Amino acid sequence: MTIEELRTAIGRSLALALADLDASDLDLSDLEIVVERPKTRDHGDYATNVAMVLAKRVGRPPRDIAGALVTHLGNESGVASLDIAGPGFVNITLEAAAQGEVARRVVEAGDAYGRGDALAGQRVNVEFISANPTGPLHLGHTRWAAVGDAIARVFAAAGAEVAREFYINDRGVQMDKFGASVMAAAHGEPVPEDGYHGGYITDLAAAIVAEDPDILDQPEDDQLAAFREAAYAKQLRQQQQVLDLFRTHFDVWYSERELHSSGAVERGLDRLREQGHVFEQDGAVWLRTTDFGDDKDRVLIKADGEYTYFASDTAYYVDKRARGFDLNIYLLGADHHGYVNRLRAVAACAGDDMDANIEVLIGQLVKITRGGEEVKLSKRAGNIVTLEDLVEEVGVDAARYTLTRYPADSPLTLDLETITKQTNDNPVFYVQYAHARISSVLRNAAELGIDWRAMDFDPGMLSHEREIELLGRLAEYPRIVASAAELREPHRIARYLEDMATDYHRFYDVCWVLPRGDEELAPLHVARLWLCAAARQVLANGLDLLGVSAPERM
RNA sequence: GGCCCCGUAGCUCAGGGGAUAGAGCGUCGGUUUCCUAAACCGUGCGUCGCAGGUUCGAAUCCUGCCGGGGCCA
Repeated sequence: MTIEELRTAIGRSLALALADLDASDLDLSDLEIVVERPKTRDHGDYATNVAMVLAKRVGRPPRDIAGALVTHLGNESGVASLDIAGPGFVNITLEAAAQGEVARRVVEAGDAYGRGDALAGQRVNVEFISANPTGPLHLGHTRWAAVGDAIARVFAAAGAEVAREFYINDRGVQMDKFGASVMAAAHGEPVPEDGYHGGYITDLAAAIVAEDPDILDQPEDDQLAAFREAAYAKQLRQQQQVLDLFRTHFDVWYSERELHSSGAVERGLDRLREQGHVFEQDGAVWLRTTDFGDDKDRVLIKADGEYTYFASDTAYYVDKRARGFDLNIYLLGADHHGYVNRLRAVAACAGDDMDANIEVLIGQLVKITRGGEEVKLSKRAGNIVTLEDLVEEVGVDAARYTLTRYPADSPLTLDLETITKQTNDNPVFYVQYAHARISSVLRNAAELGIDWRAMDFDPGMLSHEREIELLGRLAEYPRIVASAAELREPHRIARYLEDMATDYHRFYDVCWVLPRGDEELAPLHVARLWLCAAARQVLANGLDLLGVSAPERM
């Protein structure tokens, strides 16, 4: 019996109970029946608080309602025992077989276990990182590379159609400064004061000159453009390669230049004009974002006729909507929190619902330490730590896992020594180890010629306390995925996996799975193999949502 | 000055209005004839920043204040 089935059973019984109490005319459409796992085992497998929640509306003490509920719920199949506790909790204990069925469900569903349809039919655009192509990706980008991708995966698991999108800021003065910096380095001259520094600039310059030695003889203006374009192409490719290595794959790389050359900027402006929030003042064209909560209006076209970055941002939003995305999510660093109101206002100015069509998530910054001391230097990029540095130092799995295991809105300090340690203190290994351990058991079963999948699975065999714990945990997984999607909090997956791994290790410690020595294969062995397979499946599914590998051996 | 995030065990942090507030690390001690000891078990650890409010019930929601970090002027 899954939690969902239990919830439905409670709903049925509740309706009957309320009829007994002459309260069947109550409108319960807004009632969410909460079923949770109690903290202590002697409170049963599950508990619900509906009786307390309804007490006021029904006009009866919670314990009376609980009593009426219990009489009917006891008739539901799979329910072993019930009791009323404390102020009105109903504690529910399930029959072993009803609990054990979960293992079969998981194994039969396979990769699909945990997927849901809460967001079915929704088209979601998740934009993240969106760095300038003027240097390597740094730590701030890294957090989003992991969290943004995990959010996208979690949305997909909840049934949404998801596109990951990277907006390339390849237009404007920063690009010229970048080009000038590389050109200066190519000539062995000092990089301009306000230019880009760091070893990577020299490397880019050397690579460009090596490919096209004649570039140095071009007239200055042409040469600047040539360096800018060549460096842009190389730097973008480098970002793409690193992200690829990091297993973050974007569906769309959207260039700001293309936004302009394709006419999307004009189309965006037209859209805003239609909605009536554009005005002219002091020779400039403005968007009246203050109509929707921004603290000041924003310039779209400057008095000299130049489009602003903000014009690009608005056009980009309108373009996403035109491409059919219902929900557009922006993941921004804490240093951009000032953009939240103006982006939301853009959506409203475009005639959209700023509470439904756009969502801006703000992530706090990341700090890296090594043995307690802050690390700030990168050999490539000078005074920033890059994504590449982190991956080289700790590996993709450890980096992704550690970055996704905390809520994105809390500041994060990564200690390099800790996340490379192979102990309990490093959760990624702990979770992966559980997966590897199960894989090993299943391999051994195969070597013994046990084809458990083809054998009869008797869920009633799984009655050991540790087995029940593990089954209960498996049953929770779909709800964890759904809540991670709803709250945009993939760290819930990681925390769940750690609990899941603990439950498995505890089970493994006391419940021997395979026949020992010349012992005959018994139904209990088979049932435990099903349980192991189910546990492995959930670990694998969860790790996949975080983009972390599930190793067969460690 | 305005806004955002944070404040929970010695440390790093979980905790979607529920029962006795949890994990890991660190301390000390224990567990393996046989499925992976990267594991398991035991042990101590609290003014949930402070003060009000809402509620049958608040670490959780609201207001104010204090402290730390950040953004914008």
